[in-house]
Amino acid sequence: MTVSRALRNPDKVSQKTLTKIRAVVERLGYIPDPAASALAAGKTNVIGVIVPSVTNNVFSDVMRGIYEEAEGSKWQIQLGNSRYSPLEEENLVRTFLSQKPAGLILSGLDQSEVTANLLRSADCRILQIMECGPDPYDMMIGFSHVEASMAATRHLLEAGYRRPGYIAARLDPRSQRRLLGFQKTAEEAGVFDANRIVTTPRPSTVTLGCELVADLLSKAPDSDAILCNNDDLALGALFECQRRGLRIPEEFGICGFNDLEMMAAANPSITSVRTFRLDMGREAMRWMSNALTGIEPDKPAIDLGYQIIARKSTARGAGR
Amino acid sequence: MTVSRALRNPDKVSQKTLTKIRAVVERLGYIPDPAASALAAGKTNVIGVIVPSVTNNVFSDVMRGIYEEAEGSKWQIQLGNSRYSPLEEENLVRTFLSQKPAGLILSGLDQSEVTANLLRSADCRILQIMECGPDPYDMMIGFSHVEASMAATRHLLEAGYRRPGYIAARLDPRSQRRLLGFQKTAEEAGVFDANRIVTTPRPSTVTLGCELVADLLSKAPDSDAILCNNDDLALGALFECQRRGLRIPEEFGICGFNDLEMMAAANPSITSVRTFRLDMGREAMRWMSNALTGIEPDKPAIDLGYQIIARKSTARGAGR
DNA sequence: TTGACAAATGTTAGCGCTATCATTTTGATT
DNA sequence: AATCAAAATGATAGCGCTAACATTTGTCAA
Repeated sequence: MTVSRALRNPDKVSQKTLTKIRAVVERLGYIPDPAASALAAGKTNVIGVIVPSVTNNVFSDVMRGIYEEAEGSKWQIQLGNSRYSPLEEENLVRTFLSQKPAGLILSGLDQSEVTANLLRSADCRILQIMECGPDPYDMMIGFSHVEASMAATRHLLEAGYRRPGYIAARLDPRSQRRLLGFQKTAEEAGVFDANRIVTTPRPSTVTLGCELVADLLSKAPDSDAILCNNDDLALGALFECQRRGLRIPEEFGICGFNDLEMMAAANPSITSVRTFRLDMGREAMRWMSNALTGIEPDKPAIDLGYQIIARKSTARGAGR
Repeated sequence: MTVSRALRNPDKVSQKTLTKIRAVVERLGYIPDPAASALAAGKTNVIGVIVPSVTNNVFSDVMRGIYEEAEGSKWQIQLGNSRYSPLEEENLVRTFLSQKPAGLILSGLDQSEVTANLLRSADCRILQIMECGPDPYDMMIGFSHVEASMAATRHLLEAGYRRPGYIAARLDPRSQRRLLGFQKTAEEAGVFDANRIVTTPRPSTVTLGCELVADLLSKAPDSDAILCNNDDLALGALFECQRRGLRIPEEFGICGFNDLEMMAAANPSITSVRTFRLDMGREAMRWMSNALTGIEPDKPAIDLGYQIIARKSTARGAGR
């Protein structure tokens, strides 16, 4: 028992015994059995993380933030991939909860009714990431996708583009909200045209960006800009426009979403909406870890915001 | 006891009892406690996966393959990120082994001596991925990085380039072997020049590709091609060359490594060495799962090979 | 020196499963 | 109906740890 204490609450054990125990632990190479610990204590140090994709850049940045912050702490990350399916998410939540996790981090606001009930009655902390919205189960950290895409659309309008289109691949709930933001702002400015919305259920790639912009230009050849649902598409759009000899930004403006590192390197550099993915992961993990140590946040939700990074691809007229 | 059997070995229980048990399980929403199971059985259904990076496209593709194949099976994936550090890898192996995993999947051939000993005496299956080499601990699946980069270098030479350079970011062991392959082939052809090797310890980005090619062109302005250690760098190189008005492929050839999807979409499209990352992940998981079910592979290692995908960025002279 | 209290350490039971072996049931065969 | 092996089910103990409480040791003031 004293050994158990020495390993988990060193301050409850005298310095003398502590040294002795540590020496023996070292000599024997003793490592506690987490299964036995979980069984006896009725809880684990596992923090479950459920994301819709492990490939998507966006989530891999968030994951990296989470892992970075978890590194060296006692918390073990358990990753689950819901592949954008609410049903798979439900199963994952069920599996994860059976492991008596200390906490659960999951994406977005759009859980199935069953999942929502599981979460509400769950005996662990819940943290929603990626989005901000009303009624968190527990804690929430993200930003407003609608507002971000509204700002991006305004940016295109302010740059002088008058016939903007929108391209998007696989429409998860967040993508839909971004599309909504575009539509709203375009309508308010009286420049909305449904023909300039091109979407597909296929997953997003650079090649798909080429195809979608080609589609757009055949359906609405007079389009003079696009807001892309993400940066892969934006890069594809750039390549396709270049192949067609469209001058960017003079004849055609391009704006991406997320501001991946490559947007600054592109030629011309591509305007994008910066989102704070790494920070979101780090902050999520830090927050969770605090909550589990008894340090409650003063508010249940954090909005990390966004930032329009204007670059050459929308610098119409201007020299830069 | 019969319930335990019904859930793990349904064929050892009569049809009648099985139906009865399943009905009750369903009604109660019973889910077995994995911790108790692990403690009693002395083993788990966890397969530990240790990769050097969770962000890098290469590993995220492999991870996706692994997850896809694990989906729906009884195997639980536990991911660890060694961040390219042999020491962190050692700690992760230790932590993972304390969980009594069914198997361990890890990257490459270059473990520390301590790690190697841990693995050799480990009571679980071991699978090395990403590379092929001698003396697997247990099983191995990957390809030869040296041969792949030799083939890429030959491709550049056959396309008529005579002063090829090499750029690389963070030199993990696999990158080093690729550099070695380049050097060897270039030397054999009598075109090797150490001034045309530009490397940096910084992690790879598209922007870094721009910088490295700029470096190369200032150190050895007469270079007429580069082999890039990966596709991020290749894309950056393309952008930088375009900014400098270098005509690709006529004046300068570019070859990447991995053949990320965007290489085909680029303008001009970029030659790259295709590697089978998704298949590697899938095959790894399938192989591991077979081995754990008693189906032994007939050979301890699989070489998945590579493929030179020749595109416009090295099509000197030719129309395409 | 004594008592009072806190700090440190120890005792006991049990977390929810599964390995092992014992027992009962089933079904085929004489 | 009796016999026997195989199939199915059951009883028991214990995996390695921790919660809860009990006991011992140490510290300080009166």
